[in-house]
Amino acid sequence: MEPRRTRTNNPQALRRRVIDATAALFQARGYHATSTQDVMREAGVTAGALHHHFPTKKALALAVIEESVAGAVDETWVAPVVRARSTARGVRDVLECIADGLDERGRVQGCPVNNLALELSFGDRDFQRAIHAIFERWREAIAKKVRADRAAGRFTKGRPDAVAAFVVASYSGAMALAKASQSAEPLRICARHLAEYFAERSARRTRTSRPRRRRPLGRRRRRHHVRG
Amino acid sequence: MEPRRTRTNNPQALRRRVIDATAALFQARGYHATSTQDVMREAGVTAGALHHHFPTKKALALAVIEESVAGAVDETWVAPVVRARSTARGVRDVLECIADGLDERGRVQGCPVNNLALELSFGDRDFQRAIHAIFERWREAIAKKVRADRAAGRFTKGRPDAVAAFVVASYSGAMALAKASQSAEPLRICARHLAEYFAERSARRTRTSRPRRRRPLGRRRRRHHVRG
DNA sequence: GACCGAACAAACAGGTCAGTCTGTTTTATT
DNA sequence: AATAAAACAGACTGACCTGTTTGTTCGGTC
Repeated sequence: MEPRRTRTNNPQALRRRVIDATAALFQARGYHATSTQDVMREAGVTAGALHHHFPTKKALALAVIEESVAGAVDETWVAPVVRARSTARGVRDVLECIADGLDERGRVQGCPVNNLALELSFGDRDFQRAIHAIFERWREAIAKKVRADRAAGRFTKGRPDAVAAFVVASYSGAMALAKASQSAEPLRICARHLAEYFAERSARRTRTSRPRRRRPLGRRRRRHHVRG
Repeated sequence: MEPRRTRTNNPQALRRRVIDATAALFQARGYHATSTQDVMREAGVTAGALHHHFPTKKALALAVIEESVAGAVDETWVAPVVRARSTARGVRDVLECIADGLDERGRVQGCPVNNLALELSFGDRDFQRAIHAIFERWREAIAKKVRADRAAGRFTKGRPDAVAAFVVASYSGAMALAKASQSAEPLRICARHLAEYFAERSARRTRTSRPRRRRPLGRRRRRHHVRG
């Protein structure tokens, strides 16, 4: 067969394809269990092309962290919470949305940040820094939202910074349990408990303070749905 | 050099040595980043001996999970909580104890269960089951403690089962943040927030209800408090 | 339209991996 | 003491893994 005669260079597109493929593989198998050959196969790229864009596997991973994982967190977590009416509501909706997604797909791959965090943070400084930066931005975004709540008289207790960390931690851990049990249940439990946690902390001293009706919480189906 | 002429077989000891060495390596580098040769070197064992006791790396890992990791969880987490006066106090003490340990050592390797959970749960059913079992026992032990609290009139709200899951999740996630930031701070935050979480939930409507004096709870100035 | 660096192709290389194989030593049994 | 099985020793194997090398094609510039 003749070598394809119409080859059009498209560096950015190829680079993107590699990053996306790698992100998917990391998500499914992790860093160490993913070989560069897997990446090449999945992305449909040759070794030359791959190493032209990413000199080493580590460089590729760092690019994935900064250009894919970070974005994923922003899109699925940070942005929805920021847009929400309150931190409490935002967090609850995000968690339930994610839990619904897991139920739909019937499997739990876990949170990409956490997956890589636990696999790579201890061994390598560069990875640690890159991942830490994502957590920090995540945490700070939520803290900011908490401060906004507070400014609106909605939330009183605790340092926003610490509240945010607790929220992120609870979610991360719930996702770990979810992955281990291959079930969305831990996430739903976490959503409920965080909701009550926020309720306890906000139901006081706010003037509107309508007695927050507790939702039936019937786990299954019947969830309104957001976002397309 | 002559081949050591006094060799005494001690299967259990050797097996134990291998498991311990492997557990340490997994804890530091994870499953995939640890080679069987690393294990052999660390444990001072030959390939023949290693494969006599553990036919495959996977079998070794399963043994580590069931015979080392599970025990570690029991010792450092479950047992202290069970022994404690209450779930709240037990959880708080364990978290602070762990945080202190991290500060002393100046580095954070993370929780062995979580490390392996996130690395292995998705890819392999056997690993998933083994790790899930540990989480379940962990969760159940705490749930039992919560029920004991309740029987003693100390705790009212929420399903013990779910409360336990939330506690485990929050801790796990806090440890993930701690690992990513290489700092014990997230754990301390988690300890504090879980303590307040328990306080909120126990200060209410218990019939023996001696008005549970709230303990100082350390560091931060105490905000006004909950009705009660 | 000649030229040159960037973008790609693909064979290759040294090293490591998990696991095997053959053989020796120890230990329990009798 | 004879024997068999268990417990070990250590060389070896083929697959795989990351990264290199050498060469070819594209695309903008003069």
